Amino acid sequence: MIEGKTFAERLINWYTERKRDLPWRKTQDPYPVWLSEIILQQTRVDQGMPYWESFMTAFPTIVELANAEEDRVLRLWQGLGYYSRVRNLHYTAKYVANELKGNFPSTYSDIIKLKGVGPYTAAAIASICFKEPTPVVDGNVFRFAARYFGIAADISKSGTRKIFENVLAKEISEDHPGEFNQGMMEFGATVCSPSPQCSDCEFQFDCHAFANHTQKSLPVKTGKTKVTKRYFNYIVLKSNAHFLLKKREEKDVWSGLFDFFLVEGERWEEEVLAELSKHIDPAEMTLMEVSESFKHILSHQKIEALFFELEVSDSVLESLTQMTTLKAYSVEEMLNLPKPKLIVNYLQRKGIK
DNA sequence: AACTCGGGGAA
DNA sequence: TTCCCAGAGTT
Repeated sequence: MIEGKTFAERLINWYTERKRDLPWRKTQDPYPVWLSEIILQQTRVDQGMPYWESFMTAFPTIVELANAEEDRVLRLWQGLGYYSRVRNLHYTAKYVANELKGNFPSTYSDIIKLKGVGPYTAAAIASICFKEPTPVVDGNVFRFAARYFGIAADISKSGTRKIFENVLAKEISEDHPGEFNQGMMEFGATVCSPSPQCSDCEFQFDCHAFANHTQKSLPVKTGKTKVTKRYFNYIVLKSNAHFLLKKREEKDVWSGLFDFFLVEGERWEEEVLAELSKHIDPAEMTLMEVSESFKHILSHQKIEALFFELEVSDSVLESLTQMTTLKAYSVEEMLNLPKPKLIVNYLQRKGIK
C-alpha cells in the first residue's frame, strides 16, 4: 500500500477533496437521491442536472410526484430519452406514496424490488442514503476498475458485472460506502475517462493498466449495436388552429409520447397520399406542404422523417377523432404534451414553439 | 444471454 | 464518424 493507506482510503480522500458540487450530494434523503440516479442512468451529469432541478421544483416530495398527471411528468422528462425510466419513476412514486405510506425502502434487497431500480441504482441508494456497503458498477466504474485492477472480462456480456462487484466488495469502505461508490464513479468520469489523464492520476503507481500500458484496451467491450433504418411519413392533420395527435402506446420507441398520424416505410410521396386517401376523401383535404427531410439518430435506429401537412375541414377532423385514436389539440395544448425530440424539432422549424 | 430503449457531448 | 454516458426491462 502506498503511504500505508488502503485503496478505499485513498479514493475517499481524493473524492472528498476533488468531488464536483452536485445538488443531490447535499442530502441523504432517498427521494432526491433516487431521482438523481434514475435521471443519470445512461445520461451525463451535465445533461441530467437541469432535469433534476425542474423535477425537484415541480415535485418537492415523492407524494407530489405520485399525485401528478402522467402527461405532465412525461413532459418534464421530454428530451432526456429512455422514457420507460420516467414511466417507472412515476409508477414507483405512486407505489411508495400509497402502499408504503411514503416510506422509501431502506435496504438493498428491498430497494431493488422497485420498478425501474436495478443492481446499480439499488446499490447507489443503499450505500449513499443508508450506509449499506454494497458496490455500484456503472460505466465509469467498469472503466476505472478494469484498468486499476486489470480486469479483462468483456463488459458487454451480462454476467461480467458480477465479477466487478465481487472485486469491489472486498475493497469498499464499511464506514463510508456512499463516498467510496461515488468516488469510483467520479474518478471514472473525470480522471480515468475514455481518454484517461494518467499523468495527473494518484493511482498511477499501483494501476495495473498503467504498468502494462493497457489503458487503451481496457475495459474490454465487444458488443456493437446494429442500427436499423426507418422511414417515417408523418401526416400532420389540422383544421384551423387544431392539430391531430395520438399517444404512442405500442412497444416501440417513444412509448407514452405524442406524435402525428404515422405511415411508416420507404415510399414515394404519391404512395403516401394514396394510402391517406383510403381514410379521407381527397376532396376534403388540401396538401399544404411536404417538409424537408428530418434525420433523427437514435442509438440503435436511424430515422428519416417527412411531414405531410394536410388542411382538412372541421367535419373531417371530427370524424377522424371518432374513427381513430387521434385527438384534436390547440397549439397551446400540443406544446404542453410530451413529444419526441423529432416532433419538437419539426414544430420549432415551423416556428411553433 | 441477447435485444430494446434516446439524446447529446467528446474525440 | 464512433464511442459512451451514475442501466433496466423484456424476450
